Amino acid sequence: MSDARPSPVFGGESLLFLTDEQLRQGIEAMFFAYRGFTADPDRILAEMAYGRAHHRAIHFINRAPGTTVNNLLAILGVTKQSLNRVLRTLIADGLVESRVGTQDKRERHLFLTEAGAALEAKLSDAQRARMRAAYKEAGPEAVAGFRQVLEAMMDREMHRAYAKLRDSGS
Amino acid sequence: MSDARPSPVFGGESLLFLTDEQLRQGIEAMFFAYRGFTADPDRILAEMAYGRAHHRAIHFINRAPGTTVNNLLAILGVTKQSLNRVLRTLIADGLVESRVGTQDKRERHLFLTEAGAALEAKLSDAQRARMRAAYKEAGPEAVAGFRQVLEAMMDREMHRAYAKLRDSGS
DNA sequence: ACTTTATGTCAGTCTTGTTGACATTCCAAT
DNA sequence: ATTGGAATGTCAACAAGACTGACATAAAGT
Repeated sequence: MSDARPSPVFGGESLLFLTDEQLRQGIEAMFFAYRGFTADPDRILAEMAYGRAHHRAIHFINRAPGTTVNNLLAILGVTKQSLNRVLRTLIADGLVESRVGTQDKRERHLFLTEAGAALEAKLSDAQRARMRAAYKEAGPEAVAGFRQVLEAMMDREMHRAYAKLRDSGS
Repeated sequence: MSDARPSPVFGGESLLFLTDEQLRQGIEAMFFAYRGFTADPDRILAEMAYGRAHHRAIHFINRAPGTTVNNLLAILGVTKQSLNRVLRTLIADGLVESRVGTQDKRERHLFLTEAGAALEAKLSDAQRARMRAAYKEAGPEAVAGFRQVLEAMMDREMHRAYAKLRDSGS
């Protein structure tokens, strides 16, 4: 199964053979790039007592203000218990506000406070700067290809969650 | 800093404006895609008592047989203590062999056993299948762009480590 | 009214990252 | 030749953030 037999790919005008070696290079590139992708926010988060989990929560609360815990769970793909620990500290530190639902009192609606929004901006700015630099270096056509491959790499459910976010956000 | 002011990017024949919204979409795509990227190996690893850390170690030992612990450290970007715990279990389970260096007896050279190579193949096959499918769906031009953006996103040191691996491996 | 379902919280465990302390080996300077 | 420092790897203890299980509360269905 792991031999060097190439798999043909038809696309555009050219014929591409995907060797295991080429695929492995893609895999390793993904690994190293993701580290770069998270490096800048991680540095900022380490200064305060936060981690990547806090960043993710803050990001998506900013993206969809008033979202519920359950909603966030579906997007983040972790257990509610795991998310809860993170939210508890963010609420205790005054970065996130949790409002009991008016229609359904079981639900908690989540919002960033001013301090929370400030941290979100700081983290996003750092991450966007890296992204912008990479986009600039690679050029717009490469960016289009980048996005195509990423979307093809997601799970179906993720793709749905992502499309939902994309539609709601733009 | 987080307003909607677009940043112009010149590349190819077209002029692209990168809004914060577009960059955020790229960031979220990266997040969701990485989950997809690791999902299949994670499932396999969960069946045995292993995690992603074991996968990474096995991957790079397979990639560069006879590499030292220190070498692996530089690539993986974790502390030697953290790697050591993972290696200890892999050695105890007979997936990895550790040979004391002949020239420098402080060094341990790492190799996969047959069982280790079998697991590596199983994990790699799963991950390559996902990658191959994504590449197929996106097409060869998209793949080239994908790789360009990923390489621009890495840290300089990572890029060096990656280039070294790439050269040695192909 | 009673049961079932949904949402969120609390407690405990596991993986995997961290730092600190240490043994061994090598190398360089005396 | 010896000694002191640097490099390599191991052991132990701790922290972050995943997980499962048990539970409280609120809503919905019978």
